[in-house]
Amino acid sequence: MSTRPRRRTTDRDTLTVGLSAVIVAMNGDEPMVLAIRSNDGGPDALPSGPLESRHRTLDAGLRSWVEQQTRQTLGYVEQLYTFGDSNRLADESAQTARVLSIGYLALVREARPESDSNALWRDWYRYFPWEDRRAGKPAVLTRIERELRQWMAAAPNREERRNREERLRTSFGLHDAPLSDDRVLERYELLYHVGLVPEAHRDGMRTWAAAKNVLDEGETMLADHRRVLATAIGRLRGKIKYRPVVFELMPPTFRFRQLQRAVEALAGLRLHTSNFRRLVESQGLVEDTGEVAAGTGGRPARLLRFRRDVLLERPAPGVRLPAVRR
Amino acid sequence: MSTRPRRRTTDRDTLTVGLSAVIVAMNGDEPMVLAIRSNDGGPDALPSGPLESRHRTLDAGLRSWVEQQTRQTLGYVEQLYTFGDSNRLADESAQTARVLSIGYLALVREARPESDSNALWRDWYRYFPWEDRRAGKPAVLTRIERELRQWMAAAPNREERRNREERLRTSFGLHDAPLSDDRVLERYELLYHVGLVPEAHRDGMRTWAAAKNVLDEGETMLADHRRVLATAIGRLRGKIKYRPVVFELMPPTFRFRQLQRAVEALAGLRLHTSNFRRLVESQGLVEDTGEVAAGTGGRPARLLRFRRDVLLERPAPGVRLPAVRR
DNA sequence: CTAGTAATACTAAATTTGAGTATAAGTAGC
DNA sequence: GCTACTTATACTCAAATTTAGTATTACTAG
Repeated sequence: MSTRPRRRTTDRDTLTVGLSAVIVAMNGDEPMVLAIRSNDGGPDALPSGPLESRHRTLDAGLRSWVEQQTRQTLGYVEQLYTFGDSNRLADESAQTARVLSIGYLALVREARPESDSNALWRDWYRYFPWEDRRAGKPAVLTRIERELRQWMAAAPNREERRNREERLRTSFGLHDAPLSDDRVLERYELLYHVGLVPEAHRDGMRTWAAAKNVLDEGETMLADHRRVLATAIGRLRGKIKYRPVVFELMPPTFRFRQLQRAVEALAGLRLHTSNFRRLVESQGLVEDTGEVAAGTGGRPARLLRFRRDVLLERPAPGVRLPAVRR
Repeated sequence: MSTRPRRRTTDRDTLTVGLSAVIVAMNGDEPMVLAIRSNDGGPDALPSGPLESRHRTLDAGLRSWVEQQTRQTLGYVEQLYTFGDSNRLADESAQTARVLSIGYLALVREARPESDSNALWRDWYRYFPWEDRRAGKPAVLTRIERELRQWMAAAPNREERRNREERLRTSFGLHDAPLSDDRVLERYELLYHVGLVPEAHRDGMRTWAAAKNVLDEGETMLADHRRVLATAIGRLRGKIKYRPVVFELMPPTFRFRQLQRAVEALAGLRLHTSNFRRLVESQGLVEDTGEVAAGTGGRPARLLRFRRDVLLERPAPGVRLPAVRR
């Protein structure tokens, strides 16, 4: 699909495998991701490092790099995807060409105070402002839609125009198609393809949009890290719909509203309070601790706790085929 | 989690990446997978080969190996998972230790006649007989449940017993928990862990079940190929519920019943005919070709065709959060 | 005391799902 | 040509779930 001229790997290349982690935590109502600040004012990076022979498993390698770079210990970890034909640039100076990059998603309960390292917690919408629709349609999304509509109109022929239109419909929900919250990667890849994000130009892509017309919102990241982050956000958004993963991000006890706000923050949209409440209650996901939280600026709320056993017991509510029962 | 003693990789090792493909097609009402027959009477393998520097992308590498080994050209291809801490044995004779294995799922429309190669189409339930519940509960599943219940009872303490019980509930749906059709990998991994499949003993695991007590149904495969196949079946079963992937397996035109049978075959269970019909029709997945199929042993059926555009237009019907609409 | 916010309870309509019956239109055997 | 069987398809109806609200309670801030 890519129009970028690619470098041929030669037989002298040594195969290197990079491991990178998207580490997510909640900070109040904001979803945070752990980033590594560049020393020389360059873009942020994800915690990452090469797989080495001392690493017994991929998992272990990832955890080791993350702990070294961020002093953060990981709990829940999930593999996302292995990028092999990615937009990574081979490092000219090194004798190895990086070929594979395995992305991971990790969820941690608390945004630990930042250490003296270069690691710091960042609101993930800093990198993807168009993904936050909680306060209505963000301005940058309007700009994106205008640009993409022009890109569509600029199609050289009927067939290509139709293709572009379909792509707009599915990724950004144009032409009154529904917008799916978990198609984060699709949206990012379209922006890359069209040339609206700086990475496309950095990677030497020939794109429809000129470099000077890239979006001025949405911070870029090193290498393909923003792509990995997009994969992670999409995966997490998809997953909260059928597995109780949010609880990996919540403190031991929490208020109902807090849980709702967390889900809203991750999904990037507002939920209907009573319906969300019913959903959670009917699934038996939480139980009452008996305690009450006061001082939250309103009627005191019961403190809830996640029912641990449900993690295992629940299959996959929500998705269905009309099976026959006997 | 694994109790198997693992070999330490040393610095002399060269990192090798294996690509393996689960290639699925329908043959009548049976889901088939393309396997490579061993020359010396050993277990079947999946088409696979190492990633080489001549391969521009992972995808290209996979396609190249598959075409070489099976003369099958691939259409729809999807990455499954990268196994790095798997149960693979390093090849003693070679100087490289295989470390990574990337599994893929491919769907093809027709089960091509087998060439003169060693590739042949096999009913996937040959390797997973306990996954086919279309004709009711298979006998082997009863055997499995009996064994697993004993394994649970043999837990050394209360805590471990509880753990084992939870694992049984979620994977095999024991104790009137619902059985989820797409937890194929979980089930296989439990059987491996307990020692009911020969691979566990081949890999030198210390297991609860003795080698002589392995299941006599369900054919084994080379290396971790049965594990990759389990991942593929599970992924496909999960995916047909929210994306119209079945159509990648159907001929250009088909009867309704044929579509239902295909989904049933993949999901391994029977569906309620009129409800399935309503589901498909309400989603606008198919359209009438105007033609009629006769000679099917009953009332002639209309021939249907998949509505191509729906592949793109449809987001993810079925899964939901109670969002507010504006 | 008042306004504002949060928590929580409750409701009615619309939609979807589960389960089943009825009927139509062919083939195969005799 | 009749009968039994198979497949296709239409239709029904109750139960369950979802959507979109309103109403009430109980605190905080000023």
